[in-house]
This record gives sequence, C-alpha cells and structure tokens, in this order.
Amino acid sequence: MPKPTFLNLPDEKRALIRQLALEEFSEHPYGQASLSRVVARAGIAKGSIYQYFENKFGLYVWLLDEIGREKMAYVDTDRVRDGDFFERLDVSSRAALRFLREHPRMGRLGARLHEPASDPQVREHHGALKRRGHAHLVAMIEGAQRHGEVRADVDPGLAAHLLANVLQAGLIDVFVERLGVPLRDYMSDPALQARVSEEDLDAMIADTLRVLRDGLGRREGA
Amino acid sequence: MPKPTFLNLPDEKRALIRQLALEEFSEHPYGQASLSRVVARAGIAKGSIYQYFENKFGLYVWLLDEIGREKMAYVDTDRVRDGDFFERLDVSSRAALRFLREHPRMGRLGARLHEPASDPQVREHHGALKRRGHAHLVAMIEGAQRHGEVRADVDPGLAAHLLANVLQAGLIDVFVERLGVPLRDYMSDPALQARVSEEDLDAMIADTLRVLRDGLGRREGA
DNA sequence: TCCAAATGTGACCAGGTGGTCATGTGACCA
DNA sequence: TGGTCACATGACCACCTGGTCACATTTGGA
Repeated sequence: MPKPTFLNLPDEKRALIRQLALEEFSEHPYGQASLSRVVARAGIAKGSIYQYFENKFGLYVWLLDEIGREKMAYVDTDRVRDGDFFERLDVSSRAALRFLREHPRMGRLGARLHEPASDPQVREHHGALKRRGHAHLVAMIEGAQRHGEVRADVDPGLAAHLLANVLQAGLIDVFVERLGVPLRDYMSDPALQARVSEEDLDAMIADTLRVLRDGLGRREGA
Repeated sequence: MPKPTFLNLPDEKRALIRQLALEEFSEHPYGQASLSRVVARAGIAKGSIYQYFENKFGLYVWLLDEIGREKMAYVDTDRVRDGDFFERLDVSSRAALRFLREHPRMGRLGARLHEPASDPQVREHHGALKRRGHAHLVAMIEGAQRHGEVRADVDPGLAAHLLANVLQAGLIDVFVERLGVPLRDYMSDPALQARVSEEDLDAMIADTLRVLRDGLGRREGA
C-alpha cells in the first residue's frame, strides 16, 4: 500500500512515521484521526505524507497490516502446537496479553476493529480482518471437538464468537478497568507498568479460561 | 440537561429531534456525529438546537439518558425476580435482545459506550455509565454465589466482565455477524427482520448461556 | 390593540480537515 | 558544468464542524 518512495526512506524515518501514525489511529477513531497532526509531530510537510501513501486510508491499511504482522510474529514465538485446546488457548492468550502489556497502543488499535466504523471503506476492511480471525478460531474449535476436548454439542461459530469477545475484546476491557489502570496513564508511566505484575495477568487469564472451560455454574459433583 | 425551552416543545417535535439525534449518534462516534446534519434533517435552524441544549455534549448526555431509561423500562417489564441466576439471566437477555431487535439503533448507540472515546468529557461519562452497569452485575453475581448458584471460587468482578462482554457487547456482534445480517440493512428492511425469527434469537441466547453455565470443556461424566 | 416575553433563524466566525501542486532542493552522473 | 530525477515543501483549496448573535417571528395575556 505504501508508495515506493516510502520504502526508500531511511529506516529511522519510516519507523518514526509508523510510530506517530500508530499513536494517532490508536487514540482516535479513523474519522477523527488527523494526518495534519501526524505530519506536524513528525516534523515533515503535509505533502510528504502523500508521497508516501495514496491517502489516509492507504496509511491506515498499511498500519493495520504492519501491526497485525508484528503481533502474529510475537504470539507465534511461543509455539502453540502442543497441549490440549485450553492449554493452547492459555499459552496464546498469555502471549497476546503480554504483547498488549508491552505495546498498549497496538492493543488499542486492534480493539478499534470491533467498533462500527462510519466510513464504508474502513468498515469493509475491518470486516475482512475480523472474518479472517473468526475463521481461524472456528477451525481451532472444530479441531478441538474432533479431539474430544470441546463439547460436540456447541456450535463452533457461536463458540468462536464467545472466545473472540472474551479473549480479544474482553481482555482489553478487563486489563483497563479491572486493574484500575486507564490505558492512557499506563502507557506513559513506567511505575504503573511495574505495578501490574506478569503474575496478575497470568492469573487473570487462568481464571478466565477456567470459567470458559468449566462454566460459571456450581458443579453438582463438587 | 435539556433547556426548559426544549421541554416546552410539542411532543411531536421533541420526538423528531430525539429520533434524528439517535440516528446520528448511533451511526457515528461522538466526535464525528454532526449537529449540522441533525438540524438539517430536522428542518430547523442551527441556532434552535442551541436553544434546546447547552451544546453537543448536552444533547448526547440527554440522549443516552433517554435511551437508557427506555431500555430499562423495556427489560424490566418481564419481571426478573424469580428463578435461579441463569434463568433470570436468560429472561433478561432475551428481553434485551428483543429490545435490540426492535430498536437496533438504540443497541448500536449502547455499543458505542464500549469504545474508547477521544473526547475526555465523553470518555468520563461513558465510564460512569459502564461502572454503574458493572456494579449491578457484580451484586447479582455475589447474590447468586450466596445462593449456591454460581461457583464461589470465581471472582465476581471478573465474572461480571465476562458476562458484560458476552451478553452485552458480544450479543450485538453475534446478532450482526452470525446471522449474516448487517445492522444497517436490517434496520431498513422489514423482510430481513422477518427472516430472523424470535426463535433464532432465543436459541442463540440459550446456547450462549448454557456454555456460560456449563463451560466449553467436555464433561468428564458425560 | 399593544407589548413583552419566548422562540426561531441563518449568515457568520474561527478552527479544523483531507488533499493538491507549483516550486524548491540536493544527490548523482555525463 | 549542466541536466535529470527523486524527494521535500507549505501555501492553498474546498469543505465541514461547533457555536454565536443580532434580528425576525410568534405567542398570549392585559
């Protein structure tokens, strides 16, 4: 999506633009994110950004792609091919949350996918990205059902929606509100970051997954 | 929040403004919702809306309040004081989804509460509304735990977040995507509305709640 | 009938936006 | 040296926003 000119730029400058675009699009919905602000903060001329990208949408798509790729690489680092379904979920959720912890803005940008965008172009792009993730989850669940790890009588599509909401959109909410740490403050304050230990996060995920696996209802046998 | 002038208006005109404001704020995030569009569609002068409300924020707060009240009244119609925790959840979720079905724009407006707003004033107001809902859920869960309907070893705060995500934010997603009916089309096409039967919705909720109660994992005893 | 209070009005303002384009600038090569 | 080519620039454009305000209109009681 970026023009060749952008790819010829020194890495440093490209990284700067990426960073500032991330800050802008993660803190404002697409329609309110301002290219003027980005270029001003980057110290470049308005016209320059249009030599790097076709237009606002082009920059946005590129950014989503970039961040998606980075997250994928991060989460895939801990190989999640072993163990049963819920163990794999645990591992990948922990990786995802650790990613979120280290890169809150990327998490926030990801969360924006779940908002109903007003711009049709953006809405369609968000839809496509979500559909991809959904299909992936469905496949995972169907596999788990074949292996007898997940009850066969739940619809995979419904379960995928459940998991997506709880583990993707939901964890961000929990992270932000349950720990009482607004993402905005958290980002800019290392002391706060230290206060939320990795153990807290792991415990949160473990609890959540336990509930997902065993349910909220009291076990008759217990 | 509205000025006295607004309250003196004929009901018809007040209702029109309410309706148009709802359409505007449900289809665009706060920052992009346009008063100019609202007044143009209402056929009144720009200045008039400022004789009814202090400013954009005032109109928005009033609208949220109004819609919240209406939803509350709707959901409370089916008295939900009887039955065990999950039955009560089932009844109120069904009422909520029926409400969403009849008033999709209100559902969409409600969903916007869960987006991170850029305007600090709006962010704070959203936060306050969400906190109220959260506290209500926590109280419900704690009660259910005392009655032995919900496992005592899950944190009520975490469980509340889970339920809120799945039953509030999540159901909208499911409604929109799982049934393959974009909310936008659904709203303007009665034929589509007929295609999604009340039974479909009820079944969806029943499935979701079953998973929440019993978990996704395969029962050992089964 | 007259007046005063309440309402309605829309041109206007400052400030912002995405996007354009004629004009520079400097690195490279003949 | 002159020329070419990639890149940088910022004034400028049309458009839109929330909000204001001096003025017109309607209302209703005396």
